[in-house]
Amino acid sequence: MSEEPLYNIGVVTRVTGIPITTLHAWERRYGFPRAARSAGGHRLYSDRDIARLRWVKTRVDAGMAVSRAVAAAQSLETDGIAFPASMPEAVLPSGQGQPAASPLDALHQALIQHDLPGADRLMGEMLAFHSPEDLTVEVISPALARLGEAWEKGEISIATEHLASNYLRHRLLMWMVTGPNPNRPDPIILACAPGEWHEGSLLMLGVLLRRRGYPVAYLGQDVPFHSLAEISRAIQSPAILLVAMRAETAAALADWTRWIPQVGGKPLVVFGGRAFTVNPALQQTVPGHYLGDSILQGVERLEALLGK
Amino acid sequence: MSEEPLYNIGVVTRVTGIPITTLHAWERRYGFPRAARSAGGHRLYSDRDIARLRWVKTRVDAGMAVSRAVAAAQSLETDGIAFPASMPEAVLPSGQGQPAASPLDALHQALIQHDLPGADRLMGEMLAFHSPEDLTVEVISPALARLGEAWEKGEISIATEHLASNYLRHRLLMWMVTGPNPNRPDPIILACAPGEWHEGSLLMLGVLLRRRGYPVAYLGQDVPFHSLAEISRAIQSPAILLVAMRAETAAALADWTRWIPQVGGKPLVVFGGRAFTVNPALQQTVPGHYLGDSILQGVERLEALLGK
DNA sequence: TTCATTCTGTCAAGGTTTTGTATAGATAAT
DNA sequence: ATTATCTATACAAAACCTTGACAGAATGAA
Repeated sequence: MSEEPLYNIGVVTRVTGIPITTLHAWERRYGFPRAARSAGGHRLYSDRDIARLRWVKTRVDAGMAVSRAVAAAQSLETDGIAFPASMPEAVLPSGQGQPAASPLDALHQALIQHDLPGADRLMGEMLAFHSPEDLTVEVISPALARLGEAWEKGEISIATEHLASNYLRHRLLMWMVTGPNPNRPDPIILACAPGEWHEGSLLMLGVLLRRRGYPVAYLGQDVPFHSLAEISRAIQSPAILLVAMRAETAAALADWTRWIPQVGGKPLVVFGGRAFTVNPALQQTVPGHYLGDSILQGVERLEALLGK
Repeated sequence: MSEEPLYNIGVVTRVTGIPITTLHAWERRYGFPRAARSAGGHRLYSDRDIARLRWVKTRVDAGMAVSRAVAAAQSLETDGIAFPASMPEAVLPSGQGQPAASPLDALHQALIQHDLPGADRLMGEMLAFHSPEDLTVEVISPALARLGEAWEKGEISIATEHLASNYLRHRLLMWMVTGPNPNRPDPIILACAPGEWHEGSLLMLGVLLRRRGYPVAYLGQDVPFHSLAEISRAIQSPAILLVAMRAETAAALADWTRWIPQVGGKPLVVFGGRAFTVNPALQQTVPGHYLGDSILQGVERLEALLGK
């Protein structure tokens, strides 16, 4: 992690997502980060500056005031606590020049060949450059989908599919359990529809929510409504998230209003899952908010609904 | 636990669930917590303030008057008693919850009251003194059993059981994935019998084996024999471990010799599970080695068999 | 029981602080 | 020459502050 002044402000904007004008304002108002200057007076940021900015931005996104986040960052640094290094991956021309298979292909190959240590190694390499949430969306999700397809086509056996998808699910579970400290007091309840045994998407939603600071109460497969209702009374949940992969379980979902008590629109009940993507007409049959056709979209819609 | 004034009131609201207006009122009426101020007069709370607020909120949620809870908090602090970072509500005489006699009781109480943060704290405390393998045998296993009993007696709903057993399973999965580096080349295959969906014991066996340095290929629930056979051909496994919880799935196990090829007694096929403990006569119906009536016994027998 | 009192969460009004973004004119980099 | 970046100022939205008030719940006395 170097202090070497390398990046002009445009790069930093693209890498961190913080607008140029905001970077100007932060340096003017808080002296943070104190970027070096070129001979002509242009700002030059170091790798460490980018790490600092990322750290502050995650705090600010979580609701902390900028001035306080900056103060916290500086007090941490004077205590000698370094920031977690993360690669400015957008800067690297990664992927280009290498006609080699994508990491996703490599992972798929390792898994269907039952090479779990190889898969471990690949995951380790990817984690060095990408966050668990990125990997969830970009790697785990497509890998699970591809495994399902390979099984349907008869290319792999069901045990191979079990081994591989268990492997991927274990990663997801770890990320869901070991996320950053939750930002909010009450957990979002995640459950599969009654009769639904496919929990992959639910796990991914759990990981993404947990990584964004929401605590989650993970109920998993096949949760009957009557006991879901009981839990939702017992814990003050802001939202209940239900998924269904098949048409039958999606149909079962339509019934939730008979079980789960609603007081002034709370708790929020949202639903999603492949059943609704494949057959959009089903979306109208279930009360509540539809999460959209992708995991990422689902998390964003839920966050928007909760924000109100 | 720092007194550094870091958090604006919005963060505190999200983290504690206490509305802004209520925070205003508490400070106005009780001088609690006495938040620091920014240059412009905005409140700034510290980590310790948040701990104080959480402590008070749990009392208030349990029915104590705010004024009394605040007074109690302040008298505690003037007595020099530091604040617990999180609230040991399982220990409180709230509702029917009884004082916990053992860590196992405490964990059980926390889980059936849906207090996942409390369960986390308990697990953390236990991990400070015991290894994951000890906890697996001494705590997780009985906790899972007790949850099952509580559900059968109707003391807890199925969703509570789901939430709690998922919580315990997630711990097991983490320990199974993050063990020390395996010191043998080929993994032991772990699978539930065809039709068997209860994987708790299998997970515990996986943890114990992994902790003893055996690599593990975890197939999980409901693995049909034909594909199990295919995997066992694909990877050079020293042993295949099968479990069945119910009599029907145990009966299905008897069939494995028709599918899994044996060359000179290899791979070793072993079996276990509650079905065989409840009805020992079933042990004779399945070829191969019976693992015994407990998890620990199972691991030891398997290790003895492999040692030869 | 009934009634008065206290406790407590929430709201409204009107003002201040904090922060992101826009603009203009000038200079640097390529 | 064109694009990128600089400083400085301005402005508006969001977040927050204080004061005062009010309604429902809890409490206690009659």
